[in-house]
Amino acid sequence: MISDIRLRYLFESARLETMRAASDKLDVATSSVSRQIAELEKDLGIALIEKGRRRIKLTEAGEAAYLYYRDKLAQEEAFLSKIDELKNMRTGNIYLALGSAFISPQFSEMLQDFMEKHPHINIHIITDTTASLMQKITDDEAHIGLVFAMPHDPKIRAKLTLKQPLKVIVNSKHKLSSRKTIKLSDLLDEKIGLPENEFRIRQVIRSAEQEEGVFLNASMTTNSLDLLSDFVVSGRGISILPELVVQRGLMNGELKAIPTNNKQFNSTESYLITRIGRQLPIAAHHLSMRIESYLKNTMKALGTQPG
Amino acid sequence: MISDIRLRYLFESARLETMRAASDKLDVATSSVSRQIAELEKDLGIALIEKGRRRIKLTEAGEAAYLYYRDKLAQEEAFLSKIDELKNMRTGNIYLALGSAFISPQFSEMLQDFMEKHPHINIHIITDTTASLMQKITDDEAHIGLVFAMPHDPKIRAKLTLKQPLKVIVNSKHKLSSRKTIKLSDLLDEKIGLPENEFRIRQVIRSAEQEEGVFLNASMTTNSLDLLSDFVVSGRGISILPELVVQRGLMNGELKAIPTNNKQFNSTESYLITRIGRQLPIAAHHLSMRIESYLKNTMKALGTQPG
DNA sequence: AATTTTGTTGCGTTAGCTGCAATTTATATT
DNA sequence: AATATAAATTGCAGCTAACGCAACAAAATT
Repeated sequence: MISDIRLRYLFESARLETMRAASDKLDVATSSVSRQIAELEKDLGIALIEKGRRRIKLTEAGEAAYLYYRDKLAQEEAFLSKIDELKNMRTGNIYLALGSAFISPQFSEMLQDFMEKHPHINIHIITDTTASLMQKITDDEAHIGLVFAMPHDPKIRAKLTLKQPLKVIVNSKHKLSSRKTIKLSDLLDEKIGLPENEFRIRQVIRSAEQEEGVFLNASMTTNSLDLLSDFVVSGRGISILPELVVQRGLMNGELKAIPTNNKQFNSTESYLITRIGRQLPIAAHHLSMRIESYLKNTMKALGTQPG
Repeated sequence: MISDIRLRYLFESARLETMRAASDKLDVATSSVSRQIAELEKDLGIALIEKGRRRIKLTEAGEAAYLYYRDKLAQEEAFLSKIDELKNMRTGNIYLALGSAFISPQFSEMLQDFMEKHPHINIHIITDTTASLMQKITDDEAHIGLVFAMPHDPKIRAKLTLKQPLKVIVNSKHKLSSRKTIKLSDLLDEKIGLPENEFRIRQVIRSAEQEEGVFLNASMTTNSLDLLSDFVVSGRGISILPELVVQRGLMNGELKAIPTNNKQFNSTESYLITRIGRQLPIAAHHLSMRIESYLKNTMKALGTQPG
């Protein structure tokens, strides 16, 4: 490893033409400059300056060392500016693991707003099943996760927990829309749309069915929650979902969310998660806080208490 | 200035995934590695690794530092290989200040041979007047100089001095060709070719003319010594030159060089010069020695004693 | 030849890096 | 959940490399 300081002393001496001027600029004794340059010549095994002269004159090897140091400086400057950008959150990457229940125009809008405020931050969004998303969090493949009804995991910490009961979603014009509460067995004759099996929502529903001994007949099964929402809005049937998924329909009055008396349905929660012990990059931390306040506000607007 | 060693410790720790492995490879205590990385983080003001974990995981800033160091290594390697090339004379530049009297096929051949033996050495040849060439030597614009009849200069050292008297050059068939010696006045009726005024040769001739009160009439004046040589070979006239210039014609018997009784003509010398106190690059030193032996051999072949 | 400027060398001092040992922290195992 | 294990951090004392000062030598300027 070639000594940085020795190169620097050579560089300044060559630039200012005398060791004295260099030592003055560098705030060290001239003797130190002289010695370090001599040492550098020993290190490299070749003369760098032509000795016994008043002004410093570099040999060809000296020129090479001079250029090498100049390039090193430029490289270091670039690196430091990169670090500075990272420190000031002007650049960086955020990996967000997102449960499909959270994808909505409102969420998207919030993200867009964040991205506009931090134009050089690159946000990567991965959607998958709850299990896969949790895996990505524990493997540090994502900084933050937003999942529905997550099973317990000692490696994962929930920064925010929101009560997110499954409710029966019906069209406002539907005959059940005025009901204050519904039993699972009330739905046996209804046309029902449900998510695919790999969805955590569907797994909770299945578990509830078995508990109550009531088995629902799905008229439609899809991996698109948007499609389910449309299905109910169109009046062709009903669904069982957390309110967040049909946020818009509830807000504008097209849909109603009716609670059930099922214990499992009522105990489901949403989680904003990170790996336990993980320090988030500043940018990711900021986004995480932004998501927190977004979720709290949304829950308030929907008339649900944060859990 | 960012500490090299700290970057290196970070680099190895990241590469080997634990500080322990890194400290093992680096042959230092783990504590040192830990401390240096912590210091680097302080220096940069940003976290580089995610702490409190079993295996090293770099933050984004850590990744940047990692890449920075990797590039630094490559840069250093390139520099060291350049130094190595210079040390072993596999590359480099030689600036040779050459008086026109020395330009000859033989000299050219010697240079070619040197260049073939050192294919990556770049030889720059500058020809000019003696005064200009001397200036280039004192200004370090040329490493070695080869000049004719140089005036004294305290900054210039002659590594080799060769007696190089000006002689009357005649065709072998010329009526003067059998003369053992010639006086200046013998030449008054001859057709004479001489170099231009800025040539040192011409200046010496002028000085001799004034000393003896004999003024020669030049039939041809040129800045090409080759042309002067041809002029004599063709039998159209004679010239006054050092033997070296007409080396070939003398060797193959076409020309004769006849000494004069003029003191100035007989006291001129050629010099292989460098700036006093200057250390030559190895390559230049080698070439200088090569030129020395070339000149000595040539002089011997021409039957002149080295001065 | 005298003076000024610059680079080199000797020597005691200082700051940064080091090793060792004890402690704390995170992961794997039971 | 408790224990064991592997890693990383922290305190402290020792060592090496760079340092400043001062005396000296060499080169350029006057």
